[in-house]
Amino acid sequence: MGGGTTRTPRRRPLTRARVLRAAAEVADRSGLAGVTMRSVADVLGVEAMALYRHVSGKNDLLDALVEAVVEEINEACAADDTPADPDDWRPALRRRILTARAVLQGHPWAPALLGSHGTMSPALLRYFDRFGSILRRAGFSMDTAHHALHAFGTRALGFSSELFQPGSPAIEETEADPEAALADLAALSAELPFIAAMVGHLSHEAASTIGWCDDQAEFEFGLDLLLDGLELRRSR
Amino acid sequence: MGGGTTRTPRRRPLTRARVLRAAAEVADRSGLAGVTMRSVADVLGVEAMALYRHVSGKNDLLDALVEAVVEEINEACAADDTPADPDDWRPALRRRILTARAVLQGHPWAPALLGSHGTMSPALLRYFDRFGSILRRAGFSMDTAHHALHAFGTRALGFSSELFQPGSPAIEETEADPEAALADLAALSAELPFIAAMVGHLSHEAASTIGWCDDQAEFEFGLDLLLDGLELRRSR
DNA sequence: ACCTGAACACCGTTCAAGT
DNA sequence: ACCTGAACACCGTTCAAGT
Repeated sequence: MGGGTTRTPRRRPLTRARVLRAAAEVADRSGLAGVTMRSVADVLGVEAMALYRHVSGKNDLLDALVEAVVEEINEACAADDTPADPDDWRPALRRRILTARAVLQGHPWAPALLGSHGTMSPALLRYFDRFGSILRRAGFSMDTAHHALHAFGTRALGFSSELFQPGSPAIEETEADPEAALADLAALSAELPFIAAMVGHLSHEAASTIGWCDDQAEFEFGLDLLLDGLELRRSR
Repeated sequence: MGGGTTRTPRRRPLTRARVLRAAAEVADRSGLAGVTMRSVADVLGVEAMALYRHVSGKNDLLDALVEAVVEEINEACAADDTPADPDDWRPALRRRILTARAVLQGHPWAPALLGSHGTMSPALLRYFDRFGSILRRAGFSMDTAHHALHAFGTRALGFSSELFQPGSPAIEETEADPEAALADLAALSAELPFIAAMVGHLSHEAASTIGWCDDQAEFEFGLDLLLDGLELRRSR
């Protein structure tokens, strides 16, 4: 029973990589708001100030965190990058975007972080370079390829910032009381005729699906809208 | 010189509206991060705790702030809402979105706030109801109209979350030293051929414009891409 | 009724001190 | 060299106390 290793594994030296992994762990468990210098240090069995040796501050930590996620996307997309036939730009781009989406689904906090800390970083530049190259090889003009990158926005990385959620508390809250819900719907149809009709239309078919809307299907619909528009401009 | 009004105008009673106006004022001046219970109270010549009588907490304050902005958008869009000819859905939608964009340009902090506090509120429901109604009147199916709302995402409200900024520090930082910039561009074209070509292409025409990219033009390009895609689905 | 003071449990970050 | 303790200037929020 000599001085064996203690329960807290402080022996391994602290590294930037370990700090980032700890931060990702906290984010996965407690959300982005839970990521705190002190909470990250806790995971590592260390005091908050020890982190400052490997990270210049919280901003740097979060920047590095989003960079790591984008790197993960780049690796996932590296496999099938260049379409054999340049004319296959559409399925190539589509697959790339849906691969990025799949990676982000493993890190629910990443989209918000990309929004606030998404400056143009090396990993992001690499991602958009591959993205634009596919378009150029397919014969798109430089201008159109450039515009396309802007047009996709965050959708190029597999997520879309939506505000529109038909299954919102404002609509669902009275679900427990069917009569009140009907009265609400009546009041709704006076002031919000389209929303009311849509909710009525949805509830007829929603029995089969889990929620009101299928996020993946909605995402792909928007994606195809953009791809169609792009197709029209290919030879302009 | 009797007890006239003091310099600090505390006499007017505190109201929810005054609290919200003060918060917007702080946001306009110091950005979203500057909006603090204490800073808002300061503007009103009052202690932070006095706000809790009119606002249930900071979350409530921010929710109310975005609600006010969306109301402003709704008012701005109320003028020319229903197209005379239902077939004019495209210009009607386009105008609506660009009007929303113009309103948001007066509140630079609003997009970020819509992202974090954009739950489906009464004002937002009203906005999307008008939006969807235009589509329905034009003959779009309920499904397509519903999908369209998702597809536009925040773009329906006049802004797009972009990550792609060609004029980023990574590219521009060596601008002061032309030789180093050229060396960087050479290194860039090895690893980032598309980005390098695009930057070269941009700098030839950028002399006429202010920055690298014209935000408004890029926004409208993406908007028209989506409208084109929607047009294709009109009669499906 | 309306506002304030003092306090609590948090933040990020600094700096001198420990080992 | 690497980590810690104590401290600073902030947060949002509570609660009893003032007027």
